[in-house]
Amino acid sequence: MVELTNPLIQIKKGALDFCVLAIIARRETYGYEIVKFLGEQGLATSEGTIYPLLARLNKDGLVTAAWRQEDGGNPRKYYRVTAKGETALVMFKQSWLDFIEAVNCILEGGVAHGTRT
Amino acid sequence: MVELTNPLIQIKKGALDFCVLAIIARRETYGYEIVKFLGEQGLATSEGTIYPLLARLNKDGLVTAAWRQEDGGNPRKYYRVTAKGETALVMFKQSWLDFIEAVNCILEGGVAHGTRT
DNA sequence: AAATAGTGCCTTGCTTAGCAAGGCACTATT
DNA sequence: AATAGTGCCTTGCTAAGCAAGGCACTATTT
Repeated sequence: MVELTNPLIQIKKGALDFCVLAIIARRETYGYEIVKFLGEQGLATSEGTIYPLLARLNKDGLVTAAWRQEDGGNPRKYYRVTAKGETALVMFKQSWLDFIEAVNCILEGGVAHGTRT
Repeated sequence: MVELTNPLIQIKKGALDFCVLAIIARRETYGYEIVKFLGEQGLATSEGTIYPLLARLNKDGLVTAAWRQEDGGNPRKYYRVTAKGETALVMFKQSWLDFIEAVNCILEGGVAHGTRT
């Protein structure tokens, strides 16, 4: 009888999703750079994770993509957050805060549960 | 060339694992109660998630299980954390802190990445 | 006594996402 | 010319959360 339509599922299985969204929100960027940046930040991941993830964000309308070639480098697919993406990011952030609060409560709360009636 | 043998994967896909471990660490408990407790804490989940999870923890030697019947109630399978489980929990906690720090850094850090050489 | 709701365990089948591995095309370096 | 790097992508595997449902027992209600 529990409603499971909350965004918790997305958080548990898709924490990376909104991390990537947040990275794109800061400034336009592209997949290869995101992979490297996440690695530097201690969130090592692989291209096999990021590219499908970006395709998902794009399909859901949270980001837009545009090919562009700068200088003499390889052409890159630059991603930019949409208004819908910004909204989603805000909600994601709140869900994230709720989530870590719940987890921290479970971790740190020394009081046993259900001992009092 | 990135080493992906870190515990990050476990965290991303198994945040619940160590939540459950932490709950059991506080005091002996059983599956049905854990499900209800997680729901109260805002981490709604289902029995289809918890029972396989408990079986995994047990198989990995992080918890032990013992059937016991109290009063006139149904027999329950009580779980208790092992020494190995306690150790794993400590490491899990540290990984968790690292993880949320990395995520929060990405979320809150207003400084664009890679702009400086 | 019979029916219902609750407790408490479990499994099957589906879906999703992260990953390793690898491929393709181009550019920069040696 | 050969190697390393950039930058995109896909296929196939595996693991985990979930919905749904089943089974057995107990407590409550009528």
